[in-house]
Amino acid sequence: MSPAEQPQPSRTAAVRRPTLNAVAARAGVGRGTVSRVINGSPKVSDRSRAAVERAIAELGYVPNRAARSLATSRTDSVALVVPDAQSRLFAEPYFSEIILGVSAGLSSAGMQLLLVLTGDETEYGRLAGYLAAQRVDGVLLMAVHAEDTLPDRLAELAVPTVLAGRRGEAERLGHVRADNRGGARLAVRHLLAGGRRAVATITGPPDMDVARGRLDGYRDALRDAGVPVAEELIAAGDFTEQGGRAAMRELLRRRPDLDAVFAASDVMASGAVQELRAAGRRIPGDVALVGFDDSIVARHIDPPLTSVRQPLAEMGRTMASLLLEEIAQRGTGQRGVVLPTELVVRESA
Amino acid sequence: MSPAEQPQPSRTAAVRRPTLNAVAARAGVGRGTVSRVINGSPKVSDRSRAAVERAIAELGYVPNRAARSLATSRTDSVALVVPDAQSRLFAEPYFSEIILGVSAGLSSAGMQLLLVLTGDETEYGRLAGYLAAQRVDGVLLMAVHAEDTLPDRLAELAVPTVLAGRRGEAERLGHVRADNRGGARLAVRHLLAGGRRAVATITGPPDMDVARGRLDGYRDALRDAGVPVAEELIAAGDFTEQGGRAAMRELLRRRPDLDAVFAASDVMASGAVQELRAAGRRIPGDVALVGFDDSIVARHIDPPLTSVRQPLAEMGRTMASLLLEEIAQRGTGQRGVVLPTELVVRESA
DNA sequence: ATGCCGCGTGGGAGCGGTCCCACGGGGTGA
DNA sequence: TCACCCCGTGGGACCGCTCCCACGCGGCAT
Repeated sequence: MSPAEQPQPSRTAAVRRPTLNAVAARAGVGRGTVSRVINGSPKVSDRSRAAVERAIAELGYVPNRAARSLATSRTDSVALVVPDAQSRLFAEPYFSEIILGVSAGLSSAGMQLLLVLTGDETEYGRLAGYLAAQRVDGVLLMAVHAEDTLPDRLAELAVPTVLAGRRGEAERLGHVRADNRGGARLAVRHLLAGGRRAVATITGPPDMDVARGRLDGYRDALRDAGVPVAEELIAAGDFTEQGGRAAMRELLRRRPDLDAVFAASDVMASGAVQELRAAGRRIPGDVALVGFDDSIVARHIDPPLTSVRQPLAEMGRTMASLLLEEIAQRGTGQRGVVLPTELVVRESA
Repeated sequence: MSPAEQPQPSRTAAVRRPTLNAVAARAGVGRGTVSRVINGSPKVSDRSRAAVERAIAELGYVPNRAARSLATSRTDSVALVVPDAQSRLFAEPYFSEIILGVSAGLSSAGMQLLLVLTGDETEYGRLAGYLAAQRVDGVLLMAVHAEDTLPDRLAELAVPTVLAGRRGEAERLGHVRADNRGGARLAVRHLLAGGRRAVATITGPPDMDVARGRLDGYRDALRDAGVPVAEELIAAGDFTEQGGRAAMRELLRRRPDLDAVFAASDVMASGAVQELRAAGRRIPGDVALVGFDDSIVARHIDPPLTSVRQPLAEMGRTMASLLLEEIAQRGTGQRGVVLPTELVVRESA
């Protein structure tokens, strides 16, 4: 045996896995043919295809992703970016369920999911270049703020991007969101149908699109029912429990006669419950309450909270397919997709 | 300009990014030197290093991960595998918080996090080969069942692996877990200190290590206090709300005189609350209750639940560092790490 | 019979890094 | 002065795949 024929010792301790070359040799065909079989090209004779498939099975061959990626300059992976993950926001089932949907939507297309949780600001700033350099095929962006510039930088770098939610009405990038306005309308209509007339609302931060949508829905429902909108029945929260309590206290001060509250999130609703209790109001006897999100707390607070449900997993799946579409052919694909919400009636209203 | 000098049109629409070659040309050095600078080799003169660093900055160069990975047969990425993600279990803050810690622990080492959520069984079965073929540098495995063989197959394939929790006392693989036994002991000791004597427990599935640990802690605390363990005060749940209700009902039937319950999870505790209410018992007046996990429901059920907290984020961080250690030098690294738990006292006990 | 077409095919040339060998030049000791 | 060493360096070979060009061959029209 000449030196050249001796197998080179591998550098790493890892098991040496069969290459496409090995498959070709075993199947008695060329590399090109094996590649064609793997990639499902029709230009392969049945004979060769069978031989290759047998060789693949016998060797337990699986293509090396790095090599393929280097050759094609695709990666078959997308990044899911959650900014600001520290702020235990990430622990909200909101994210998990969307991720679940995303994962389902991607894996059926053979795509990998890269989870990128960014901590501080500066880290987030570096992200655009980083993502482009990693050559992920696309990016899913969660929880973008109105003034966030990352989406635009990604767009400049020609990285296909899909957002969860939009930054504002004029969002140019592809995105998926729930019908917040419609959901809020459902909630308030339900309160009105229950005979309530002084319906207050605790909103989210006014600079967030979801918050505005839910407030608009509140107004819609009142208008539809011919009930005038009273501005003193509207108080701003910030999607936190504390914010919910403060807003509720303020509302009770302004309008002690209120008989219903629509809170733009379950967490704020839970704060409202505490404040209502403290003020001696019974729920739903004195004050009916509806939340938004149908999160886990909705089922567990006392009384169980009527809430608006968003189809989170489906939103994730939709995000995945929008992104795949955009990756396949840039510039195609619908801009924004709105998914319907639904009212889950429990005991609080 | 000869044809050979004309830039080749790039195949994809993406912007062509500078390569290491371009940096070398611009800096007036060889490829090797650039590579050395990037990888922090000391064998580079200050002069060359400065020139290279300038060129890198000017071109905005970022190394191509696929190429590096092909050459080194490392990937600088690890997979986090969550089996069975369908079962909305994944939505538990448990996972999110651990993932948060994992992400923090990895990103500081420049490692990427690949999230792999498996649905059905067959998919899970293919996973070992798949993971080895993707050449992730390591695997983090969540929620392994006692009879799960994936860890062993990964070990055979020489893939560094760290588990969240262990399959049993004899776990050979690296893993991180909370001190379940100690936490349970804290919980039950707290109940005894409150003057309770007929302390029941709702356990998890007996084939799960966490469940056994928490049951052992329950026994420990009673023994420490000289209170005999009564088997009829022990009922098995399955970590679901339904299971908790059923177990609580059974316990009330067996021992109507019980005055305290330690539930091995908050979710089961929440089921127990419902059943206790239905039986007309007040909490904590008639029956004191302690849960486990300090999950979000603990804060929101009525009354707020005293519960045992596990340091989830830290568990994630520890998993990451164990894995990195194992990747750096196989076979080193401690087998199992146990992190302390802590009792969070609220109003239920 | 001869040309032509087109199908299946083999294999060369990259993709962009790392690894390592070989080489030039300045310092050191004999 | 000469041999030796070591340090910094350039660049060839290679990682495993895809892309694409060129080629052989059988079937069809001429």
